Amino acid sequence: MRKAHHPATEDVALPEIMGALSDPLRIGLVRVLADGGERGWGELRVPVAKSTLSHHVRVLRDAGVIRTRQEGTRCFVRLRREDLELRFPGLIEAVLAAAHTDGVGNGIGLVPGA
Amino acid sequence: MRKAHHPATEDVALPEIMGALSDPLRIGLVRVLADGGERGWGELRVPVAKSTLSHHVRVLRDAGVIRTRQEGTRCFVRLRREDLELRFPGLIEAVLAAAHTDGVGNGIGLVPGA
DNA sequence: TTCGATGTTCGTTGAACATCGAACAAGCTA
DNA sequence: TAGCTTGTTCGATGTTCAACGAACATCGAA
Repeated sequence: MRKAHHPATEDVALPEIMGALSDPLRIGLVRVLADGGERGWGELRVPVAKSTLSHHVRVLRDAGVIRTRQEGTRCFVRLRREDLELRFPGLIEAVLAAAHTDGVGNGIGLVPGA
Repeated sequence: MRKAHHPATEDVALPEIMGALSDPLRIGLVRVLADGGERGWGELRVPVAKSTLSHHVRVLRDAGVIRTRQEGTRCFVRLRREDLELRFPGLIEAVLAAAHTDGVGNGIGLVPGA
């Protein structure tokens, strides 16, 4: 578990953000984190192998969409909402609204007892 | 020049839109069309081969971002702004604003005498 | 009808991506 | 220390994507 790299707010780039949000699974993850709360990696319920989830989390992190935090062996995830709002006003809100009305990422959620 | 397929407004999907707008060249094209006007294919000045431009135009069209119209051998392009606004309110505006402040797609423009 | 202009399509190539299982690293816990 | 838990990384596979030049199709003009 090497220390993860998070781009600075000013280094977040639009094409990368758009690319990161072009996958239904990743959109679903962002929706799960939309309330601003921090979630445990293990809480995330996703219909793919854990290595695949790790990959998607990394894509979102590298693009600057989410932030991950290590605590012991556990990993916590949260949406970089303020940063994104500063950088690209209205964008994340519009995407979340669109995803909601369209049901994109509905298959993604939290484990039952979370 | 087979007749091009344009998705109906209700069939436009968020991930496809996001994917279509994840490429700087395509973002640049959208910016060129942002004033709502119709532009001739040949007016577009893009630093790629025409076959590559054709590819990008097709990606945008298939995603529902732009509409193309045939007139003789010429092709005219315009942004489907109203449709997008109906489908995903605020999204295209936010992307255009972000692209503008970031200078994404600045290399794309119109031929000098257009 | 022949020629030129305008895009589209084809075939190819190298890069990027999504996915999986296996192996690994790091930190708790017994 | 030994073992368990939690994610990450690796290696492999198949798919998609951006890019190019060449060939093609279509229409207007000569």
